[in-house]
Amino acid sequence: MDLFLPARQPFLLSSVIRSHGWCELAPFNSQEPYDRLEYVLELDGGSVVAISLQEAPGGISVTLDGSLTAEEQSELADKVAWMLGLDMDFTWFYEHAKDEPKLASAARQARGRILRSATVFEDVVRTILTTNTTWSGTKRMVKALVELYGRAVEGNAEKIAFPTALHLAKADVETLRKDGKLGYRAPYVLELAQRSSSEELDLEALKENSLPVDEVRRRLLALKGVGPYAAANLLMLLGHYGAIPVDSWALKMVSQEFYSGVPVGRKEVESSFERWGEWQGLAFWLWDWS
DNA sequence: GGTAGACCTGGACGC
DNA sequence: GCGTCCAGGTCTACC
Repeated sequence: MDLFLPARQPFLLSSVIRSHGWCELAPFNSQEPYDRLEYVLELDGGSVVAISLQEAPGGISVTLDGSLTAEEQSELADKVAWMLGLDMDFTWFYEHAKDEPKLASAARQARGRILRSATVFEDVVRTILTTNTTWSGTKRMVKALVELYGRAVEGNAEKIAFPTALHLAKADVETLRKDGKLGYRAPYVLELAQRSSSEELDLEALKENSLPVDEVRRRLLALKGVGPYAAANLLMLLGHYGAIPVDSWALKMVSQEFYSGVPVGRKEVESSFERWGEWQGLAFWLWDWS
């Protein structure tokens, strides 16, 4: 079956897919020229569906095998709209970016939307797995989690969804540590899953844009395994572009770009993009470092 | 509030 | 092939 979802213009699916490395992490899949995005997700009712997203005039077409109930279609539409930020508005940013040569491509290529997972829980886990490791390590850990704890599409064992908090909460820390290769991150991910699957922690509430950004940051920093870098990264994913995810790469790039190679710290990174105010994280993200 | 050391793994490097 | 060192953020204990 097919669904059509409208997108606020300008919109380019390939720009969302290329926005960061999530498209390389299971269960996402996309190849050059990044005009199609595949993903597997588990719906609230337990159905696991493999979807394929392609750009269509004015929006996105969602294709999947089989059929869904009206309720499932509605949930799927909401989740895809969230993942791609279909309703996001970048008018202010594009208007100001057009005068900055290092950001000139932003409006032209409709850049700004950052690819999200279907749930905040999934994005928090992924982000924790990007910390203190290499990108190849992150890919390995995410793949292991999906294969160990994710549920597959009925009749297609190769299409596996990212494990829900409920499934992951049943894991044991030693299996996560050894088989999942999560190392010291294992207890962080397990605690997150256990709290998320109970009434104790409602990560999905962070999608509400009525929450003050400082409150969102405070809640993120309260999670074990989430420090300043991970919180800033998650704030960007949640649509709050006022924080810069300062990691070793950011320090290096800002040092070369603005300080002639002199080593810099967090303050220098932030002051370099201060003039972009609540969009400074996005200005940093889209900056043409070449 | 700031800092040092531990956490864990893979990759680079030297032998 | 083996051992050593280092990079990558966050947590905890300590000052």
